[in-house]
Amino acid sequence: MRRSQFFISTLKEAPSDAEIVSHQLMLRAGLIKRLAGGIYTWMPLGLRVLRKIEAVAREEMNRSGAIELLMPAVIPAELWQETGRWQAYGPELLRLKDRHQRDFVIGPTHEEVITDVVRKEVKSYRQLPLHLYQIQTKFRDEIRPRFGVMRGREFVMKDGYSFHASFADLEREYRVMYDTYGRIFTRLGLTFRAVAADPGAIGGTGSHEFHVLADSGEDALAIGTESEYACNVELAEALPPAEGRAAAALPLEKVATPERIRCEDVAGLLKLPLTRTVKAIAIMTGDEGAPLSFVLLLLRGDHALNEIKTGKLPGLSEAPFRFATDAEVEGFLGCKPGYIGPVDVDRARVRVIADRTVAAMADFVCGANEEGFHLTGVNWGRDLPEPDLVADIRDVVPGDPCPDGKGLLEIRRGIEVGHIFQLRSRYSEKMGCRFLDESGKSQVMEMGCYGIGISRIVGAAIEQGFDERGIIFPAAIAPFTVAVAPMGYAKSAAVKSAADALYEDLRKAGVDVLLDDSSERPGVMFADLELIGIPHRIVVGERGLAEGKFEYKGRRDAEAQMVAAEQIVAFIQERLCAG
RNA sequence: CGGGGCGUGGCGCAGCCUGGUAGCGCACUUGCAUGGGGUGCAAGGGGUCGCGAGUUCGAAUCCCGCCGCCCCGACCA
Repeated sequence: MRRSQFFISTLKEAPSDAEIVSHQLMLRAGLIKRLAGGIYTWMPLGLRVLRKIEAVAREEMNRSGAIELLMPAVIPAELWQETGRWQAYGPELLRLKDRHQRDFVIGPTHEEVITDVVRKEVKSYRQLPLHLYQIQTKFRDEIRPRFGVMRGREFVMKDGYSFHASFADLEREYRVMYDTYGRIFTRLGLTFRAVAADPGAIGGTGSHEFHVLADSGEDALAIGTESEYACNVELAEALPPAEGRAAAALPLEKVATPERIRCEDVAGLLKLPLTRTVKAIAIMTGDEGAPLSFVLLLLRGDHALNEIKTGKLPGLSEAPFRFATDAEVEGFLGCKPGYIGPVDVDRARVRVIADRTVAAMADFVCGANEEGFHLTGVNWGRDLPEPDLVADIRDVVPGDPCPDGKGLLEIRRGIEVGHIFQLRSRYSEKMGCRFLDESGKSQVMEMGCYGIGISRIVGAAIEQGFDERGIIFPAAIAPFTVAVAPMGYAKSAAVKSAADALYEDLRKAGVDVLLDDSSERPGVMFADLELIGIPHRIVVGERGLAEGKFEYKGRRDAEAQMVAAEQIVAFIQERLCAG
């Protein structure tokens, strides 16, 4: 492509309403243009990126045996009423009426439509399994669209749906998709992890999210340093400390800690590490139906309570718990919050639940249940009875052992770009999507669904690849893979003919090349090419030409290098193969 | 939906408090110079100051209403 035949429009300054770097750079590079909140025009340059992502997804989906189709964006309400989602989906579902006052929705997802297609077309087990997918524009009327294409209202999604005669076959396809998604994101040049959406489920295979790792991600993930382990941070298990509980070495002492309510302050006053302190959190369980009971949760001073894990404990899972009021704390412990602890409490009325870490501590510090005082040298068994329950009730922290036994955990943020899910018969049951099995018996189909946020990947890739000069696209999705930048295209006949020839040679070699024939000044040209993230740049100038050389610079390279003119195409091809 | 902020040329902003014919930088057009990292000089074009209704001799500026956008939260998954 010649720049003069294309449309590139860059900005020096990003619009002030763009908060995150990918959004700013997409606007500056002229990839997208905002029309309304969460609704964007894909400009020619951005569309090229989008199409390249689509192409990779399409290729790998086809390779896996899935078959592409295209469903309508506007869907009659009846289908949504059939599954109950007309009522259940809420205001995120954009509803509209046609001229006859019939209800329609703009599809935010297409389970209903595909299930309708399949129930009408597929009658026999002989036609199964069947996996149909599409790449299509969706609409979800998000409460708060933000971050440009990362959470837009209108967005492009690859959504696939598979139909099976048995659960076992669904599980087989699910594994195929798990691998296919891995291949897609790898080919796109993304650093990603597959995250079990609910690791507690049997086999842990019901649902996986694929996250691109980037600091601006909306989800916090616990990631294994030595393995592929990845888990939502709220769900990651904190293993018991490997070393176990040390023997008591210090006597129990009561020390004055006036005005020291937080563990940090107490540790500071006593000149002890925060990891020697224990904080007590008072909660109430039960509700009007069951009598309220008082529970003291114990966590190491530097750890945070995980309410999800806590809510699943025996005695707490039956009804939601809440934090105790100051009056309740005083009633059960005779002391105001800030100085409460597990020593010398009436264990008939106060249930003590210790985090695994706390249960393994010795000579620790905790509140004395007396205003202005804490206890030091506290030891389980000697100074107070063992906890009523030892459980994992904290968030994991960086450096915790990885639950799979390999290495440690680190906390990273992720952007969800893919989701695979075993739907089972959730839709096929309601919509009567059935088939005849070998024995002629009517059975409900098993379903899976598999989504990739195509447009979101553009933003996610930029979050993963940028510098102060602009976007650094992976070669697989860059709008152009190579830029030819002539110095003085309009002025120097030698430069022009060399640049034109190089452009043709690269095109013939199948390279996606942009010839910048704009005759812009070098600084402007370089700045643009770097901003829009083209991975490889070849400068054609009279200086190099005199020696029969071109100047090459990779987008991430610190220095350019000279390459002999006759070797340049091979040189580029080598680099493209290397990725 | 609650809290906060902002709407002035394509983009970034000043002007508003203390009313008096709308300004700067970038971008755009033209000319000359320049020509390997956003070049210089000069001359231009482009804005119902978000919309509506008020106060006033006079409103970008003050008052009221509405709309849109952004951030935090709630919600959603």
